[in-house]
Amino acid sequence: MTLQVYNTPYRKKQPFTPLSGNKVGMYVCGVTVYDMCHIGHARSLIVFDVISRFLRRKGYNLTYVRNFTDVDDKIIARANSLGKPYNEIAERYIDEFITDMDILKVRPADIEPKATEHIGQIVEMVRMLEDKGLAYLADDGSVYFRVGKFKGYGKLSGRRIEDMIAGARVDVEEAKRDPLDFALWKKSKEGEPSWDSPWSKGRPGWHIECSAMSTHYLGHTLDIHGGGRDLIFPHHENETAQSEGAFGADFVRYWIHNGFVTIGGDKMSKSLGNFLTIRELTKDVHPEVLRLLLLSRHYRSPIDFSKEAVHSSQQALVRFYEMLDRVQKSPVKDGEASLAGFITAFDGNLDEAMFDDFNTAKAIADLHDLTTQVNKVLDDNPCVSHEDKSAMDQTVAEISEILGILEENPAQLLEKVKRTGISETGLTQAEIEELIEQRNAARKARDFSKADEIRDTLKAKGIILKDTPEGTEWEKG
RNA sequence: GGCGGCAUAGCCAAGUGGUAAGGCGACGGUCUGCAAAACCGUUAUUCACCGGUUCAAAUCCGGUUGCCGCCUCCA
Repeated sequence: MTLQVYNTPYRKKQPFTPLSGNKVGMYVCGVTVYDMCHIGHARSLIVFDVISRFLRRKGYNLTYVRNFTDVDDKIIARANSLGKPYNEIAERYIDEFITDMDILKVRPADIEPKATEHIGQIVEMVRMLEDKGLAYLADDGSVYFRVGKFKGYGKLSGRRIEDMIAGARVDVEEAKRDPLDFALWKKSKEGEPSWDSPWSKGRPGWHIECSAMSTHYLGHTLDIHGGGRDLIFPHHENETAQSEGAFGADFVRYWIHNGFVTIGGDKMSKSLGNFLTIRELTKDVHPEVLRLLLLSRHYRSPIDFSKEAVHSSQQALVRFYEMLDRVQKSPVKDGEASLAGFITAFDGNLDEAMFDDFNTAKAIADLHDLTTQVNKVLDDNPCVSHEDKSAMDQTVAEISEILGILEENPAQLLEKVKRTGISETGLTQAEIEELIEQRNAARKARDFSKADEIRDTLKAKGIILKDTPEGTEWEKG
């Protein structure tokens, strides 16, 4: 099977072949650390987490680089408004980011470079651009990239320079020779963080850090460069211009861009104020529910985030874990395998889906199929063979390894998830259990109307009962 | 204004030439004291609309409408 990857500039899937052997260099634009991350960030992080996990699993020798933008206008603005040094803000939100990634089970990248630790490489790159006539020092002390001089500007985003000029929504800074030019090096104002350079005391422009750091760690040509769709223009277009302008080599072989998380159809963003932070959401939503939700749609499609969507993903996750719980609790006995065949078929489907442009949505649908098959077999005969059990263990390990879900102990997770939101019922766990005991006493006495009354009372508060041979179980619906 | 993307059942959603995956919901059934869960069955002759190409189109081409994104910071 060949891995097919949708490549943004070509607008189609292409077979994936790394530049050299099985070595893959992947750079993904990380976050600007000036505030807490929201669900939209989570999606990008999780999508590329899964991509990196899958590539490794399939034997690619991956080097994954994801940066921190730790100096920029927003960080400075934030620092000023709080009266703190900019680096204190950056450090704090890097810590918060790491905590969020732990919560979401997003693995660290191999290299997580910070812009401020690569000023040397950045200055060097700007100097190369200047030498080649692609950059100029303007009257305001800043250095700009000369867009008109770079052939091929617009090839990633599919824009033409003439169209952009006609669009006329490009801001006009006096010092620029052309409205499309963008800053490589920004002269700092009094009191702003700054570094020495041949041009002025200043700091890197927005785009140059990614060019400098990605090529520094991965070479002049990256196999994969990723990020959110919104970065295609101007950020990635500008990165391409800088990198190819400076080094004269193709910058990126495969561009991968993830779709947005929307709320009520609108993009989730800081400026619209319609965002939900990872920290806030995961207070009462299990991280695997969020991972499942975000992976249930193809990574390039938008996902509309809503309470209902979260609820539906939680139900799906519970369904999977209930199936696993059944398998774990089923007595093991010698004999023919009844599940292994379905499990093997699933393994093939999982691979096939992932090889087809990381189609996690398809993979999860296949997992639903497997769940139905397993439940069906166990309904007929609640026993499993050694072979069944080890096949299931291996497959669950594979799913966890690639998708980062189904990593928990089923019984424990079900217990935890089923009780989330209990505070909404106005009852304590002890009160609920007391009512259940009363109901069971009534049932024993065959006073079913009283038993049903208790069950209805609980149901009205959102507690659903389930009578099993091992006793009565309950969950917050 | 320019560029790009999307439109599949009540809802969510996969599917880039071969005759519509999956989930939720709803309804009927098995099971159950009754429920719940699980399982079985039903729920799109049809993929926004109009043309075209083809033996064959949700899938390709042209047009129309609607929604979203980018062009300013953005995952």
